[in-house]
Amino acid sequence: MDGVVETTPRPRRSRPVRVADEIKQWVVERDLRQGAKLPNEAEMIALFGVSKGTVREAMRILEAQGLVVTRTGPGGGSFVGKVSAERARSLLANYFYFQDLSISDIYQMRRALEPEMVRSLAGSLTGAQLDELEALAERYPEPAQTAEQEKEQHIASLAFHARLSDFAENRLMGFVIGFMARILTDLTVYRRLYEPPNRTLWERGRRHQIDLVAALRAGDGEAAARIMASHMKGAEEMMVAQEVHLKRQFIED
Amino acid sequence: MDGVVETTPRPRRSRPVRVADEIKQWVVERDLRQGAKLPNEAEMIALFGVSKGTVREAMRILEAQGLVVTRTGPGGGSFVGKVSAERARSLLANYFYFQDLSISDIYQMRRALEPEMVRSLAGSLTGAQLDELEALAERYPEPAQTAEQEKEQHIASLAFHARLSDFAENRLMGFVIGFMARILTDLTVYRRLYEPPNRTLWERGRRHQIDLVAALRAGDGEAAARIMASHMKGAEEMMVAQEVHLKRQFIED
DNA sequence: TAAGATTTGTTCGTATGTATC
DNA sequence: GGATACATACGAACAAATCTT
Repeated sequence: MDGVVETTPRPRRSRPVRVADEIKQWVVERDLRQGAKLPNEAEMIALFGVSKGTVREAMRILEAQGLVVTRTGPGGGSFVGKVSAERARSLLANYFYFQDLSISDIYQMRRALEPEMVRSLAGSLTGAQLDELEALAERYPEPAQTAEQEKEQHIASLAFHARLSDFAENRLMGFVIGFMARILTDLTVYRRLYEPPNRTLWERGRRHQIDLVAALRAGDGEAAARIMASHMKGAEEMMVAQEVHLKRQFIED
Repeated sequence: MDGVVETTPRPRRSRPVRVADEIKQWVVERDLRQGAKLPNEAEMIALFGVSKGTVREAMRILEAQGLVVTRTGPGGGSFVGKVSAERARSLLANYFYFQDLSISDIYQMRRALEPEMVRSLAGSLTGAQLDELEALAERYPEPAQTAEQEKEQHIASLAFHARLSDFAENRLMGFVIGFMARILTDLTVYRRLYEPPNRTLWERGRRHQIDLVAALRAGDGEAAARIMASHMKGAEEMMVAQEVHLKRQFIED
């Protein structure tokens, strides 16, 4: 004990990581927006006093996070890039790869959020958006004959929810709901594949989606929320009945 | 229009990115878990037929996503790393940096989720967890005298919610709620800093947290949900009254 | 079409840092 | 302290992509 203030015993960040942070800071300080040009490699080397390899590793870090994009050739270089919803979903999926989510975890969230989303959405969708949703809801007019068809219908149904989430004005809510639809699309596995499809459950789910679009078209938020709540309940029952479970899997960029 | 199917206009993935994907796949195929050792640099070079620099850039990409960690020295090398909640939050915050979330967006989510979370939590918390929450709720027994104090109290209150979210069994719900608490902690900016603190609102918020812990201790989920719903309503009112808004800002790793 | 300019992409050799034995 | 086994960093050279003329 000699009174010297300890330097932080942080797990030593490598030089590329430090350079990446400096670049990030450089961008934020200047309030650069999407498309703004960053210094080129040679300038970065001079700016941060590191080698070309280190600069490149730093750029790859930022690129992996979606924060910059890079092009070759004259007029090329690195630019501030908008992080896409797609990339954000992938990065988040990497986290939940280690978390063992259950079907009921996801449905607890869906029950809480999706009715709320459609309540807000009622009356604010354009005719084209409503038509698109209607088209999605009206695919597969007949109940599935095979397990393969049933899986296709399930995925189509999730596409309806994903598209709906794209339209949400609340981007946080839209993102979370879209994320769940994607997880369910990519990661659901059926245990009882040869179980005969349940015609009643199928018909009710389809009815719900069509009624939902009608309620949205009419601008009736309360009705839309009610229908969605009922739909979520039915969907969860179907998942439980089919003993669906989730599979651990990295999602590709 | 000549009927030729366009090749995907993908922005050409660089070799390091491709190698990073191959490594990811290599890991998934072998179902490696946290701590498993990856081939060292020399082996990677042979395995993927690329140079050291390319391998290093690929490893940086994976490191930036939290998927691997690297140590130097004998017995060192790269290892499968568990993505931390902290890192996942940072990566997600990068996405929302470009999305212009509003206070009401966040509170629409909090109102939908936090009562549901505490409903599930009732009766399943340990004594130690409840004591910790109680301690957090009972800080700042007196109303703030200055704007600075008020900000501190606000942050302390958010810490209560963040801690609660750590305890949620539903990791998706816990993550989203913790993410919002963090956004509010890091990014809130007060417009009317010198507004005299509202003693009634402060007292009510404090009361809510204490009552909430009591309800959780009693295992009364419905009461907990009711209190949390009321608390969220009050918190939103306070934010609106103070004309709080969010600030665009990258969150550091 | 072709040539030239510009900028990133990739490789290799070498040297240094760091942790373990 | 010395040997060993790793990652880390640098610099120079060359390759590839893309834009301009």
